[in-house]
Formats: sequence, C-alpha cells, structure tokens
Amino acid sequence: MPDPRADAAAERLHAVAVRMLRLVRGDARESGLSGPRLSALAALVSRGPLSLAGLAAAEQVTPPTMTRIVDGLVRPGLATRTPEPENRRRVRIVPTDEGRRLLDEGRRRRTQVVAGRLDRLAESERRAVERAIELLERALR
Amino acid sequence: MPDPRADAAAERLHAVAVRMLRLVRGDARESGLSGPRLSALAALVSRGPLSLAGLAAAEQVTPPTMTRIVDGLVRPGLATRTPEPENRRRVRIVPTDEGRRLLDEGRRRRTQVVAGRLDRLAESERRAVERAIELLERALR
DNA sequence: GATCAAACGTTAGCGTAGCTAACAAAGGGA
DNA sequence: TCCCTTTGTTAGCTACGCTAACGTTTGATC
Repeated sequence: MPDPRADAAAERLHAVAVRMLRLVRGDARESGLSGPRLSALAALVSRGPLSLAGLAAAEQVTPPTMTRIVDGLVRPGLATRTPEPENRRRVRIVPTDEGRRLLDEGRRRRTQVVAGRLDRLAESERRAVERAIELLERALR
Repeated sequence: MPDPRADAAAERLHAVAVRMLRLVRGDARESGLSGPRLSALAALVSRGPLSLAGLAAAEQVTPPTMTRIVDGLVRPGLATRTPEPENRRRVRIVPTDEGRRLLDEGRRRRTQVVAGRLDRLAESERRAVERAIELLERALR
C-alpha cells in the first residue's frame, strides 16, 4: 500500500535528479566526450582497472556496447586496452594520465555549476542539504 | 574562489543524482518507450500543448531531433501533431489519453522504486530528506 | 594428448538519439 | 509583388543501445 506522502517525495526527488543532470549536461559536452564515455572513464578511475565485462556491468550496459565505448576512449588516448597475460581472453582497460586529467577538468567544471546553485541557499539550508546527501547516499547504496 | 566544502557537497550531490537515475533506468525500459520519448511526453503533459520548437527548447534539444522524437510518439498513438489554424507554420503537439495513461503507469512504477529506497531511512531522516528536496527545488529552479 | 564446452570479447546489423546543413512552406513587410 | 523571416522537415553523419552470431582462448573430460 503506497504511502501518498512518501510517493510524493519520491517523485519530487526524481524530478530534482533529472533537473540536476540536465543542468550539467551542456557543460559535459565541452569536454568533447559523450556522457557514456565520460561515465565509463570515471568508473575506470574510481574502481581501478577493469575487464570489459566488469566495466560493462559497472555501467549497466552490454559487452558489445562497452566495446565501442572503450574504442572511443582508446582512440584519443584516454585509456589503454591490453590482454591480460595470465588469461588472454580477458582485456585490461586502464585510464591514461591524459584521461585522468580530462576527467578532473570535467568534474571541476561540473562541480562549479552545481556549487553555484547551492550557493543560493542560506548557510543553515546548505547544511541541511549536506545532511540529506549523506542520507541519500546510504539509501541508494 | 572555490569553497572546498561546498565543492565536495556539489560533487556528491551530482553523484547521488546519477545513482538515482541509474536506479530507475531499467524500470523505464519496461514501458516500451525510450528515455527521450518518455521525457518529451512528460513535458507535454505537464506544460500543456507545445509547438515543436517549444518542446525542443523544453527538452534542450534541437528541432530536427525533436521532430523524430515526436514521430516516435505519434506513430504509436501517444500524441497528435496538427498544424495550428492561425499560423500554419506551427505545429501543435498534444498528448493523447493513451499517452497520459502510459505516462502515469511509468511514473507509478518509478516512484515505487524510489520510495522503496526512502523507506530504508528512519522517520526523522526521511523528513530531513523531504526538507532538502524543497530546498533543492528552489536552488535548481 | 584430442575434443568439446564454457568464457570472453568482438563483429554485424538494427533502431534510436544527437548534431549541422540544406530545404520547403508559410507569413509579414516594403 | 518581392523578399526576408519564421517554422518545421529532410538528409547525412556519429554515437549508443540491443541481440545474434562469430573467433579465440581456456579448462575439463575422455
């Protein structure tokens, strides 16, 4: 039985998430990398080197799709793809320094945009939002 | 000059938004409609009938792209596209009842998933999140 | 050791989404 | 009437997502 209050909150929360990503979307394009590529690169940096299947699972995408996303990272030199020595079926995908640099830049820009919005809030309100972020991180884990 | 605390919050907030939409993504596919089509349909319902350019602007997409998204709504009978009588260059795009129904279903499913996550929080925590949602709505407006 | 099945990744082929450039049609002003 | 603006579509490209089919490597079983 759905609690109407909880449902309303859930729906508004979803809407807020959509707005947040839309706000940042135009900004991501400046990096020259598409969303999926940026996201895959970020996963590589944060979770360490991965196999193709591992990266595909992390990004909730099928292996063929990830093959081409990785192509799009390897081609401009943002990641490398080398067969693993002990099991040559597997591939080890590693971000390059250039990939890390580009990712940092994008994050910096993106963060600025979001932080600019948070600045509209009063100090106490911002603290309330920060507290809620922690709670949401836990709820979504 | 970036405030490190605010930046950290902004970045985590962005990450939470990404997780939230990822959480819901698989669910959206069950409707049989793609993300952009669902989103355009939702814009039509919430903002009333729009011209093609208006809908494109609302969805932050170019007119040619929106032409095809609308094609994908009109074909299965989820919206209609008719020239305006007084200015026949313009097109009036209106969601059908079937379109509204399908959208409601999707929202219901999606809301359930998010609400399920929010249920993991204690009562007082959930209230804190609800308060933060209001603040974020204001900050992102 | 040869054979067969499983695991892993890629290729092929389809539909959709995004863009820019070019076009067609309608409206409005000189 | 003529021309320019506005509005939308078409054409053509790249990328993303899928499933199906394929090649290669590995390991197990005979």
